[in-house]
Amino acid sequence: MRFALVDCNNFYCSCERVFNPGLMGVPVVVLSNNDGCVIARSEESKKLGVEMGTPAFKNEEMFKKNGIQVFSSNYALYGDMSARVMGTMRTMVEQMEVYSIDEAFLALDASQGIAFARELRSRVRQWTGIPVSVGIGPTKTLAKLANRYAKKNPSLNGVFDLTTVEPDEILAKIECQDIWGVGRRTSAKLARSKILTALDLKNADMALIRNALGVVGERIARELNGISCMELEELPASKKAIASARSFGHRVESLVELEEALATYIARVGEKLRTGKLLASRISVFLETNHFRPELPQYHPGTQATFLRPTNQTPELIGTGLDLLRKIYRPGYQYKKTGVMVTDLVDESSVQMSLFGNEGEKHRIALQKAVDGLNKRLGRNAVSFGSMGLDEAWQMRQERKSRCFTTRWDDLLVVS
DNA sequence: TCTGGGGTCCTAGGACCC
DNA sequence: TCTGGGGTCCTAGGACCC
Repeated sequence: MRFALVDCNNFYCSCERVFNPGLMGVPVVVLSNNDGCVIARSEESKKLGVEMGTPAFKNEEMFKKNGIQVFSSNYALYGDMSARVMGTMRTMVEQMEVYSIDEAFLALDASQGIAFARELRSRVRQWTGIPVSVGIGPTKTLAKLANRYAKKNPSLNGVFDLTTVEPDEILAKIECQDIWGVGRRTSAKLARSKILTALDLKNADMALIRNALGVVGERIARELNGISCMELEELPASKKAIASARSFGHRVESLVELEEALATYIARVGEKLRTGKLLASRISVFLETNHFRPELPQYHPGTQATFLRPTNQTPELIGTGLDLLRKIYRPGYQYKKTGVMVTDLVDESSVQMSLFGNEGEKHRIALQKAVDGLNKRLGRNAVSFGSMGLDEAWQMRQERKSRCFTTRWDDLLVVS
């Protein structure tokens, strides 16, 4: 079996272009939440030297000077476009693993090579408007590398099959940093052993790699040798944790504001739990000051609590979460971020007996259902809990967001 | 003034048990 | 004067991914 890795090109920028063709050929960037960092760049923006992950405020001048079109991230749009891309690919393959919002691994049979990849690419483009690249290899790691190679070499037209060439030549050109699963730390470690390229790692002594990098590193090295160690995972694994955290748009010092923000994030986590039919056994809460301002007093506490009975009811989650917040809150700091994570998740069905054992509980669940229903129909937080507050001065910045072209009736494109 | 968010896996080390 | 060893479970933190 061989793997293909299909990756949407500059995905968020491409999504913005689908409904705004004026952006074609124009440099585009998309910013992270809070309009913080650059997280997607069109080819034109890359050429102009906009670096990935750099803060927006440091780029403002370059944006202006070059007429770069800047967007806040619009996850409703990207999520929906992702579903369209994945749905299109499903029409062409039997087995597929959706790996991230803009990537999927496909299982290919012997007959599916370059020609198949080209057809897939053009179908996705035609049906969704999103350009993709396809890399084919005998392992997931090599498919990833093939994909990267396709992107780096425009003459390949976005498609490359590593199984049809002598791979060592290509591997010799790829730095360890650029291998899937090898980050900054690991590549620095490898460099100390004079392992600099993917070819070096492929040919390295396995025992040495195992020793230095553990099983993760060994797996990568074996995959480079064409030995598949990572299977295609068609079913998404059940979630082990759900989190919600956000930086503030303005500085926050008061407990009241932190409470409102945290309650809002906890309500989101509650919704996600109920959507996934999961219950949380533990909840943890954390606070952070701005670590980019080391001259200010720093404080980043966290704490957690266990529920006697796993729950997904927002009032209970908020009650416990806010208690935790009050425990760790100290006045006198400028807070930058707070967040919540629920862990030790269990399936709703596994504890349903006790849930419905009690009349009051039944009513609370019915109320929660009604609230969820209203919010789904009328928009998020149409009905909310008092602790979430109303003025939301702590809200993140999102000043350059495009419309939700595909998920809100009011935002539909009008053709005149 | 302004620096993202959500998630997984692995490992080391402590607590505890017999 | 002498103070085990082996195993499991849990947690915090590191590293990485997109």
